[in-house]
Amino acid sequence: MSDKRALLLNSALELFYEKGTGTVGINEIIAHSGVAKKTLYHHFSSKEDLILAALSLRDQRYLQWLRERLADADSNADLVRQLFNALNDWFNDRATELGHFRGCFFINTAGESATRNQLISDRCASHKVAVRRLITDSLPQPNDRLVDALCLLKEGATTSAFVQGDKQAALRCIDIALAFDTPAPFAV
Amino acid sequence: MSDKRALLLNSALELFYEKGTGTVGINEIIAHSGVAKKTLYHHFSSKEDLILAALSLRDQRYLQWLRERLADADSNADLVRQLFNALNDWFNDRATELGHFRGCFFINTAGESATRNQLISDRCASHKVAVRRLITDSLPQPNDRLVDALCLLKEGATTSAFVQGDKQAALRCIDIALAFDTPAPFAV
DNA sequence: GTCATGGTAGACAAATTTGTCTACTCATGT
DNA sequence: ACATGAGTAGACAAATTTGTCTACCATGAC
Repeated sequence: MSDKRALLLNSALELFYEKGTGTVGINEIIAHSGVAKKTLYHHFSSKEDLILAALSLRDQRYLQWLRERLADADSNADLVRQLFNALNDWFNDRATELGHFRGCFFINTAGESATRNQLISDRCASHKVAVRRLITDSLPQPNDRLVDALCLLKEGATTSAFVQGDKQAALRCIDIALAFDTPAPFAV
Repeated sequence: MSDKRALLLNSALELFYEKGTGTVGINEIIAHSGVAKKTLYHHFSSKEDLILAALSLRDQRYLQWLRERLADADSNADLVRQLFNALNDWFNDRATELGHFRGCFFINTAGESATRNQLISDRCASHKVAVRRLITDSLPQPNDRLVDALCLLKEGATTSAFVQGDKQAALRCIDIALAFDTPAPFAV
């Protein structure tokens, strides 16, 4: 097994997430990992290939982190609280597995390359599908409309926490999601 | 008055929004506007200056568009529907003022340059503040918690519509926001 | 022993980036 | 009449980008 590949991939993900895939060059990645350029091109066929691998690694890590945080919810309301408490920890740098918070890597990367690179934007989209599936499977009582609401609020909170620096966004989502889970008695 | 400046700024915004500020080069902008490079540097001191001007132009256009769409709401529920119907039109390319939908220019730009350039990320953040203020001022019955919810849902819908191509996201927000506006009768 | 594999260091090619500069044109206000 | 400012075309500088290539080294499989 080549540990250089893992080293490169870790450096790439770290730098890409911190500064954006467009800003970080191949030379910066090899300098950061202390590896020769030839070695990088031995393991990855191009920068695009490396970006795709970094997206996959992030996808895997993020899902694993969230899966642990959503385990064993007793009720839907419980899951709502677990979800947004987890996000709250992430936004406030209390989720070491995910690194220093700089928004959602997939949203950021999609924004950088959407029109240009279909492979990359597809991988960003499928990460979101995987997260949605995880939330769906974690709900004790199936409720697709609630899943819709949770996904929308999650994206909104992540974006607000990043762009506006609104680090409390996740906590405010809890009431909104719970209100939706409890239908109003009368039509408005 | 120099119309070349306006020409350049329009081209820049169009290209930056379509492909991202990092991807689009100075040469592409002057080719697109049919203007000499010297002219660009006569009106803008650097590419960063041009990006900031493009952000301001987009901010102004977006606010004007949204202001018209939120005018004269009879009730808070009415405003909720107006807001998300407007977003729905945008996502589905029925808001010609805003160009072909490619997500939120400010989110995309913040993701590209956040760590690197404080001026740019500040301007992205202040756009969001301005939109929030517009929503606040458009609510017939003041309700800060509702404004919070609307802003979170708006960011979530915009992001989902872009990254996942979920063009119906705005419509699903209506029920969620209305449920929040109508408090549940019992605690959950 | 030999040969494939994975690795290093770094020169190099080719393209592209931002920004400057020269030399020239055209209009306009005083 | 003439200076000034806005404009053009495009050469140029300097840096940076991705990706290739040569030459060499070490290790383990057969």
